[in-house]
Amino acid sequence: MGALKFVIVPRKVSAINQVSAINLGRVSNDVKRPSGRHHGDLRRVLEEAALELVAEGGPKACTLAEVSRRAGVSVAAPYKHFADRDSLLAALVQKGYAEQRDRYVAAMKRKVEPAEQLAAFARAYVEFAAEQRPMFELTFAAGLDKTKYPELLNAGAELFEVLREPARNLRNTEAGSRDLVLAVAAAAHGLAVFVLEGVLLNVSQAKDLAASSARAIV
Amino acid sequence: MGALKFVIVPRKVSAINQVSAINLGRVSNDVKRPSGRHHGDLRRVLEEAALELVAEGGPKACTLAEVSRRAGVSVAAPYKHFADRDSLLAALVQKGYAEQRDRYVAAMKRKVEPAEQLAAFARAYVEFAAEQRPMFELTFAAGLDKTKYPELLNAGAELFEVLREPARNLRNTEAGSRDLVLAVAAAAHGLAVFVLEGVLLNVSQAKDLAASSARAIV
DNA sequence: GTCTATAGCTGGATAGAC
DNA sequence: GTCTATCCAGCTATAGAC
Repeated sequence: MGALKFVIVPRKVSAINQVSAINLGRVSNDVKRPSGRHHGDLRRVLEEAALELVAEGGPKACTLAEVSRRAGVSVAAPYKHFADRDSLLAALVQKGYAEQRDRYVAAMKRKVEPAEQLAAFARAYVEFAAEQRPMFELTFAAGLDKTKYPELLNAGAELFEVLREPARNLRNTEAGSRDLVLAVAAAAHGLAVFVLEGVLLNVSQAKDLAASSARAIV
Repeated sequence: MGALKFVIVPRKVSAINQVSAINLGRVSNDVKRPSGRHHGDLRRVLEEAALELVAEGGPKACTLAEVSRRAGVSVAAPYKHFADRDSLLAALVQKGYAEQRDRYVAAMKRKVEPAEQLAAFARAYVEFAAEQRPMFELTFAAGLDKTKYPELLNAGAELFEVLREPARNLRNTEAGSRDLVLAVAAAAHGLAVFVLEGVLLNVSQAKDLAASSARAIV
């Protein structure tokens, strides 16, 4: 009829936390610490290894076991830093959101006209996908259940809000500005996907297209 | 720490299936062939089961083992019909492409002006994603290496060509019409993704947005 | 904080009988 | 064409030592 199975349902979510804001600044000194020394930095090392794996074989190739191997630690070690595999991915995605936000804010700051700000965002979006491919894949194609990680939903919403300001200057109604943001972001997203899928081979061309689509939609 | 939860894990097979008779042309006579009878229709039954699984848990939940269980056959049976798991998925994706083509051609046929044809396509694209979600997910988020399945590349290119005609009527150059197709398709794709991700909740609204984006880009 | 060791499971794929 | 039986590989997660 059936079998009884015991399942641990993690209750505390907090383990995911703390991803805060350290994007670049790789510690590129060699990772090879053959055995058990705690470098204290393992969390970051794990994140980097995970990103590498995504880069090489997509999200599904990013297993905790392989991440551990790459990091040169045992398969048990990651569990001191992440509740489980998905939590590791979620942490990465959150970092990705933070970096995206920074990029978009910076890109828009260089323009004054709202329409040009949105065009700059569209450019930056495609650029992010191209330059940070694994991050992008992780964010949109890792099959991660984002509803389980409220921080991610928040980060996504925050991203949306960044675009809301220029949009409000271009539309009278709330619904109008919301639709504008959605349409521009969707166009940029679609082109980004095309670039990653190989449909569009030339990145700068894709960026141009994104910008002109954004202007057209405005 | 966590909570213990008891879960009934159905071990025996067949109780699960029963779900057939879904799409078109179903053989709705009872699927209950408890043992070894070759209905000859297994290939289709497997495809349907696979699609169901994608619908329930995304591409990664679609394993050959589970597909076999659903279909009420042994895990070895599928190998007479598909070389391996990816081949099954690829077959589904190809069916999906064919259906998409039909839909887009039909949608565009109802319009005469090229711009309206592209808008109709954009609508139909979002509609397809919403109505045939598992197909759409399979096509764009199954992590399938399409370069291993030339039929898929062809089918994708064919889809592209369908849009090329109206685009040529709107742009003078080859590059121009190609970019137009890409931009319109990208906008539609982005909105479709937003719908599936839950960012955009209202499908008909998404379709409207897709159509107006398409018109704007034109 | 990290290791070793291991339990437990699931899936892919094959061989050989019918 | 399908089954049974089986093998193997790989991953997740935990326990307990240091």
